[in-house]
Amino acid sequence: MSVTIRDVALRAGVSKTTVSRVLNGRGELDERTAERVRAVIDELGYVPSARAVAFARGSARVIGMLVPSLAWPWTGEVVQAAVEVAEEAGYGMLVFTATQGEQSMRRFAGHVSAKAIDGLLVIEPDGTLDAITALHDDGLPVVLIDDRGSEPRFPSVSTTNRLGARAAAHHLLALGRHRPLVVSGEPRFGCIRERLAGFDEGYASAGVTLDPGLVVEGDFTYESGQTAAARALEAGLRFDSVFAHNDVMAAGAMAVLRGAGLRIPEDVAVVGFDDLPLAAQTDPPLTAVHQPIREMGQTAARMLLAACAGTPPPDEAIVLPTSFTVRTSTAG
Amino acid sequence: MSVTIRDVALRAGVSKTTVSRVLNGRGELDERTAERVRAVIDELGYVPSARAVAFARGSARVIGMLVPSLAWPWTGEVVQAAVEVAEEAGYGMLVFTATQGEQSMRRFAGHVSAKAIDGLLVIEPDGTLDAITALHDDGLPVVLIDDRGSEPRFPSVSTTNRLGARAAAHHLLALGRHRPLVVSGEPRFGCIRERLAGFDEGYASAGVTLDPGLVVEGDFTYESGQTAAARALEAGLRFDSVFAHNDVMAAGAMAVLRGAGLRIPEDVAVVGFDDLPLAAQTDPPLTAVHQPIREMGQTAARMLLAACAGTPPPDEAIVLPTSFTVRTSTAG
DNA sequence: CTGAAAGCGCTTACAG
DNA sequence: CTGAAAGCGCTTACAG
Repeated sequence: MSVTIRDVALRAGVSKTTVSRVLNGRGELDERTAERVRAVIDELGYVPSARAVAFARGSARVIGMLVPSLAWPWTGEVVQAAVEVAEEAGYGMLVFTATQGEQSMRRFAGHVSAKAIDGLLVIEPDGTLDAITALHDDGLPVVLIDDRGSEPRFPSVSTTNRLGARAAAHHLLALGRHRPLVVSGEPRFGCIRERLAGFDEGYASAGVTLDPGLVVEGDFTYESGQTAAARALEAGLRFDSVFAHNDVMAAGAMAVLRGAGLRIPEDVAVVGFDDLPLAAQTDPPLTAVHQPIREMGQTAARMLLAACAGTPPPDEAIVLPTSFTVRTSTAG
Repeated sequence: MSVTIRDVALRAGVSKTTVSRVLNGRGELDERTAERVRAVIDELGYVPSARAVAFARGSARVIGMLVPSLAWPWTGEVVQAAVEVAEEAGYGMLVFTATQGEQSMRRFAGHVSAKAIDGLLVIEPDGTLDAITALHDDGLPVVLIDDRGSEPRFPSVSTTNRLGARAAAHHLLALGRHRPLVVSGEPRFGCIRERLAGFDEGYASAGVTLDPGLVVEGDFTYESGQTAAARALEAGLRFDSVFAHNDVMAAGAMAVLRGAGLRIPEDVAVVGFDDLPLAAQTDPPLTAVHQPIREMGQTAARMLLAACAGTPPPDEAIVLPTSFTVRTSTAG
């Protein structure tokens, strides 16, 4: 069998308590004793059993993260940033995906209520909120990412969706574009409702009322951006610009518009949302509202770790500022 | 405190052993007893402590996955696929990133040798191979993804990089393109050496020897694809096609070529590698060698879970076939 | 079909 | 500064 704390204690001629103290740097101990114990630990190649430690300590030093999918461009960024913070703090990160509906949620809830994790990060809790709420009420620290307001009882980290969309409106207004085609996401997401409202407000502040017929709902995919643009063209809608609720849909829309012989930005100016790396890689490069995605992941992870350590998380939602990146798709 | 197996046993008037049997469906037991126990479990809202179970059982039902970064397009796909398989089997997935060099590896090795996980999936073990080997020798089941041959002692899942590159060569040959610019990845990766070799072989089989001056090393980023194309143009190299070792570099190269007034595919035909969703979204859409990325993640996860369950993994590397997707970047 | 008891490998008051 | 002992909450031979 593998070497345990008992073997180390025996060989070093001390008690398991002392070995444990050396391991955890707790309590005063004779430096020479500690030295001797360390030597034995090295000699034996002893590594404490994570499972035993977790059990005895009542905490696994593992946090969980529930994500809709890891294969979406922006979730990858958020998770990566959060994992880095967790690892930095000596925590592991257990990922759960909610792609498989009911059943994956059941399994997830099992893991979690079984105390396999010390805290939970959640991206877009759409459809999982009941489960999350139950866990939270049960004492599990939870931090939501990108879902401000929809559930004010949870600590959360989001971004200024509303102001970001307003900035997009001002930018297009400054270019004299009064008929933007809005390619939105699904309105069940709080961030989408914010973006719709902010965009309207931006135009309203200049006395321009938007044509409600120019709002098309997408689903964040490239294809839905294509479809939205294609339908708008077919329907003969008049629009001089596009505001898409993410970069990917903006790219899809641009491909269709260009394919239809329209010039970007001369005929149609296009603005995206997120400002992922791909925004710089479209043709033409995409003007976009910039979300501080990595910062959101890092901040959420830090809040959660603090909560695990006993620091109650802030009462109001943390809202990180968006910025605005101008590229050729509006500024040709 | 939260309810334990003891509470359930007491309330149901049975022993903890019996409750445990009901929980795990082990051993014969009177159906009425089991029913009664289940009722108490429901009544009390009992959920077994994952930490205690892991400790007693000697396994956490958690596998680990070491990835270079979660923010790269193709790693997201692989991890997502592997997580789905793990969850399906009731396992959790602990992710480790190797982005922070030495230190993250130390932390990683700590977690792992501490038996926090039952098995390990590794993507591109570049630079981490020593640590992995030690763990493997220590008895930890390990499956490598996408690193055939570099370390034949490990079970692995990869793809036909060599044949895929050869197919690219044949395709370009059939188009009469004899001077391809090759934008490779870093040759320390086994898959890259395979792609280089396969591409040469494809041309050699038609009696065409490639100009070694037409191979440029990239690093998988869009920017390196741009740089490669820009340098080739500046240097006045003659080339009638591009074979990039991933889609992202192909996209970068195409942007530069188009910017220089070259027509794709008329002046330069372009082939990528991976065939990620983005391949269909470039301008023009990209012809690419298709890697079965999801299948790779699923297969690796299944092999690992089988190994955790005691089934020794296959001795030879599992190599999944690539296919070839023709789009406008070569077939205009 | 069921239970008493040992054991998994640590941590942590408590005592000295 | 150090140790004996209890305890964390399960699982699993072993016995009946």
